[in-house]
Amino acid sequence: MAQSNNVTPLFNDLAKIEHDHVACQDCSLYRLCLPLGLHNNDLNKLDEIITRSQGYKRGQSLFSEENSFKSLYVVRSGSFKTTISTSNGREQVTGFYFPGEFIGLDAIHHESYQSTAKALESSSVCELPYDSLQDIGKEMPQLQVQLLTRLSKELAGDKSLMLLLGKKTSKEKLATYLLSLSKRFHDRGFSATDFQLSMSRGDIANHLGLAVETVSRIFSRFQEEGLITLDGKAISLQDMDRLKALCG
Amino acid sequence: MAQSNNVTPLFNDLAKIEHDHVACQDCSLYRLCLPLGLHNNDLNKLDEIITRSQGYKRGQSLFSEENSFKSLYVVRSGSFKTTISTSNGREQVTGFYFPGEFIGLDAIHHESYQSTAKALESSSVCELPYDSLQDIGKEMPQLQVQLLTRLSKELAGDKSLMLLLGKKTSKEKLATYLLSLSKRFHDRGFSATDFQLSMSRGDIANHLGLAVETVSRIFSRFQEEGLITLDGKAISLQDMDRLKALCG
DNA sequence: TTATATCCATGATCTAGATCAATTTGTGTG
DNA sequence: CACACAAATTGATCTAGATCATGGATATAA
Repeated sequence: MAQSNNVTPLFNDLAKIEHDHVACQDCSLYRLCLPLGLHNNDLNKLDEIITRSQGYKRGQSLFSEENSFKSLYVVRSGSFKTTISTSNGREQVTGFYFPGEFIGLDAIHHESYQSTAKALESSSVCELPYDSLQDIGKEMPQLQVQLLTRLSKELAGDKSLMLLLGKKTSKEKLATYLLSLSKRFHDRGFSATDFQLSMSRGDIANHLGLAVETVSRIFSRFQEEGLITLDGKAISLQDMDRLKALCG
Repeated sequence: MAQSNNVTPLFNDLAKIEHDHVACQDCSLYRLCLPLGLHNNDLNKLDEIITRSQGYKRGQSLFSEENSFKSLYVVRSGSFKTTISTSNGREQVTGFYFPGEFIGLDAIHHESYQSTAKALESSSVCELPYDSLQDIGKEMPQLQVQLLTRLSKELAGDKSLMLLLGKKTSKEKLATYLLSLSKRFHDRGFSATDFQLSMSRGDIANHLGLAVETVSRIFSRFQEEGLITLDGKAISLQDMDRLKALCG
């Protein structure tokens, strides 16, 4: 795959490769995305209800907490973060989302978005109006199964994150996080060891329940120990085995 | 509702009220459970695939991490906890489950259970073999929608728990936890202020990312401040408003 | 009933990571 | 390109909550 040669890939490269209105069957994300297992007619029907968005700039919101729920979104290019807040304004980054991943699944039940989703870089999404999705889902059990499976995957990820937040030390948190990113980049055809951190140190810290300063210090420590090299947002994992051992 | 008069309800009281093989349409959990919105034939089909378990004793496992995934479970009476572990044996309580709530939703994607589920008291469940559920789901879109909605609800709950674990102080954690229990008891027709904690202090502490000692101390502090009264496992919320204000 | 184990409460001490403070580096904008 | 502002690093200090230690209360079993 061409992208593998690119040492510092950004997910929005994908946006340039794809044309704006590429159909699901021609999309490079096909095998990571919802349509997996759908064929011909079904795929066409799905295509019809999807709106492919114009781009979102860094910091722009896809939706905000309390907005009424209308659509699920799949990241097409770039990346997003979701956050929720306490009543007195403290914020928690609940997730980062990369191409092929769903945003808004936790809104289905409450019928309003439970979080705010913001682009971390220039990004685009596919919008799936939930009503339409249900309509066509009635005659496409496979689509429902896919949705269910996606939800289940996110749920499992969140449980792991609970373990991380509740029981891991700061070093273990960082190591776990880096390896999780690594896996997701690899799944998308990019290098598992060399990639760009599209989120700020602050976002990482917040997501892992740490202070920014702690993240900075541990990144420095990891570099001293030869585990990673870091140049601004570009990171390179130098010793995956020792990183794995550090996850706890 | 009769239960409301009982000042110290235990969810396994429900088990005594219900007969062992009560059908979904006659089950007191109906409106909290999966069948909501299903009728007649559909309900009967669902009934047919459900296995109603014999009881589980305190500490007994429903399934363990890594077991291959076969069924979803709905708590019929009593309560359960789920836990996941780091490779070096540290454990995190990822959730508590009360009557009408689903256990095992995070296993669908991985096709193996991602956690261990243990009974906290004498309990029983309805077992829903996932394959059968998918079979009948093909002709019952409403069933799929229900499942999806359930998953979404748990997802939203887990996101809130991330906020709790990542950003709240120990007092805020406890207050939030007590009010969450209160709501769930209330939804089940029990008192919102007086109930039994079926889980140990250790389980609570673990779930909230605290030490047992901290939980003990804060319970004592809350009593001194007239927020709650506590007698062993029996708790009474004396000042819901101040508790709410304490959630952060 | 007593034995034995587990759970719970409370005090004393310690520490991982937060907070505060000062620099440096990076970045968008006129 | 230089200004202004946000992000990141590094060091010094502080503190919320963990850990350690002890004694009392509860539960389970023979």
